[in-house]
Amino acid sequence: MRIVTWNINSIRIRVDMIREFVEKHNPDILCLQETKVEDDSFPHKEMQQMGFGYRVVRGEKSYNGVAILSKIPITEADRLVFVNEQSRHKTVVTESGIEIHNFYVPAGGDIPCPDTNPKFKHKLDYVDHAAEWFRRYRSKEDKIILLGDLNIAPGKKDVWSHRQLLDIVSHTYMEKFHFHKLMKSLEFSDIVREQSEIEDKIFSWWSYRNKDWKKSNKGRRLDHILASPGIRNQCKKHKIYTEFRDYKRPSDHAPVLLEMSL
DNA sequence: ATGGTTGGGGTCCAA
Repeated sequence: MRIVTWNINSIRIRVDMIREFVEKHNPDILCLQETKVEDDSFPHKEMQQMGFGYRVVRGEKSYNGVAILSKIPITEADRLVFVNEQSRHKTVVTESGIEIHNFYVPAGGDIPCPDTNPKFKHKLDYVDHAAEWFRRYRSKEDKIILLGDLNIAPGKKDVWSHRQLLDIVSHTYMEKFHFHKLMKSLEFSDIVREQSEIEDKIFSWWSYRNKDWKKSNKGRRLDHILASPGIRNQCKKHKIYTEFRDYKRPSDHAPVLLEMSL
């Protein structure tokens, strides 16, 4: 089974790019963030034509929006959603009993201070709330994949410059603290990092604001795929499709794939 | 230290 997370930054203008990705790399389940579309305008027909017969979506005008698109049967949707404000969380359970949580964590604004910046406080609270929810209501034996745009680069090698980003939202101490609390809630494994060399810099996002993203390579790893202990041994390999950051009118995020055995 | 770009909706906000 091939499962992909991708912050698409508006689904409507990137249908062709999604189609090319699906034809080339054949994901069974595609989890999207920042669809930026209300539910009645979601491109259901196009996604159906790509083979996604199961679609669980929640969007709003202009901002946010998440979707889980699947070629394989979904037996339940959103029973396990812990909070669904602002279209940031969708869950499904597949016919093989895998529980998928697709998250779009708040970006948090520019100022890394919860007292003066409500967006940053919202981000910290959101991750904290998620960690508490998993700790209380789910167990390590459950087969859980937690993925999405978590908007936090947790490790020194998840940013282009650890020192220069210590006070930049996405890499601050407080965000990393909450990220680790989420990791510890069910002893999640960070699959992409575990399957990589510890000294390798790994990015999934590059700002639009760099003239030549590839040359400057000032990236961050904001998109994650975490696996609970109950499913960890079914995780086979991962891939980050950086070439899609080079697509004509790309998203600023690249798709991240996890291949699993059933 | 600053500003750089993109998308959506509407001439600004969020990322």
